[in-house]
Amino acid sequence: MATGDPPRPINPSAFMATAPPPPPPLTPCPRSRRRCRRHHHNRAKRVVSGRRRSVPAAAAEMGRTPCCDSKGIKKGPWAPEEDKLLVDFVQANGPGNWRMLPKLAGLNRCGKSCRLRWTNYLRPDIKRGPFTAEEHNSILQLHAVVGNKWSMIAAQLPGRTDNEIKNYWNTHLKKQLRQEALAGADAAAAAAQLAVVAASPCPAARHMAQWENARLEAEARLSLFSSSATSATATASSSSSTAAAEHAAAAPDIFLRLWNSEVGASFRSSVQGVHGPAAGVPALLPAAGGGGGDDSSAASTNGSAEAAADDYQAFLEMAMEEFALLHGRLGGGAFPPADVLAEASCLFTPFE
DNA sequence: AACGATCTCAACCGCAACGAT
DNA sequence: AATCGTTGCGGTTGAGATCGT
Repeated sequence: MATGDPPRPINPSAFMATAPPPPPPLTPCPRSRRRCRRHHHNRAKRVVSGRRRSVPAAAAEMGRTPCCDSKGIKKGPWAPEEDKLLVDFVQANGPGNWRMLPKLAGLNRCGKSCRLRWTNYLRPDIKRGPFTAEEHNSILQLHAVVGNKWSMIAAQLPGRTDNEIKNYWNTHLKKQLRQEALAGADAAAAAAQLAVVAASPCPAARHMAQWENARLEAEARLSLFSSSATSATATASSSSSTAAAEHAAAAPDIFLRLWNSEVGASFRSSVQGVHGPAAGVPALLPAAGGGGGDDSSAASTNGSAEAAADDYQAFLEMAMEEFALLHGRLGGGAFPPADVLAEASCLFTPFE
């Protein structure tokens, strides 16, 4: 897990702070047939004995007690009856106090599991169905800026959960980007090498491989921006949606325009001063190759990091305006504030 | 039809941040 | 300041569905 996470910008409880939610989407979802087969109305097919059958040995070795350690606490897929109990309780009392909720609601689950179930599935404002081209592009852009901050990205996509976006990224976008990266022979060779390193028993080596993978993704991402506009335009046009086409086509341009702007250039130079040159890839974020595996200069970069924070803030402000215009709504916290960069020493020094 | 490979995504885990005491 | 309990986040897992042969 990444250390030095920014202060949590999202409070899921805010969704429900005052009014009880409307009934949850317990009806068959509008997804494809395949996805609907997985929906809870068919869940009876699934084994309810729990996904994790193995004892959490690592936790035991570390002397920590897993949150669901108690015997008799149910794990695994949720039954419709459990969903109903949880929904009824949250509707009546609002979310929160997850620790006590299972007992109060009569659920044989741990609070953590209840919170997750509510946040990712039962919450009334969950938007289901495939990701739209607009969402697709938004995820690409936001990931390019904030990295694997799924909750931050989710905050900009109403109705989408961080888990869903994370899954979408890992199953669709990551693969797409990787294919782009592997298009070149050099990238393929690098990936093969990384695969070996990634399997290394040495944690440091694996860590380095992860960073390098992120860098490759960033490279692919930048090249994808230039191509996705064309494909997105074609897709949108085929559905006779000119506005959507323009929107989809404009999105990457906005990012690239920002990136290539004076503010972006200033930011890049500052960050590169902190990171050192990153093999032709702008080292904007940790997930985009921050640190590049070399933290040799990290100890003396406090001043540079502050300068980078200022430029970063300017870049973000400009980006925020552009995104607000793009999405037709103002406000929101799409990006980490500059003071988050105060924690960026850990981003710039991933191997400390 | 049968079987293995691959894909999808709900759910789990450990950890860190945060607030209360 | 230190400790403890709770909550939220990101990474990972694995059951079930689908695809390919």
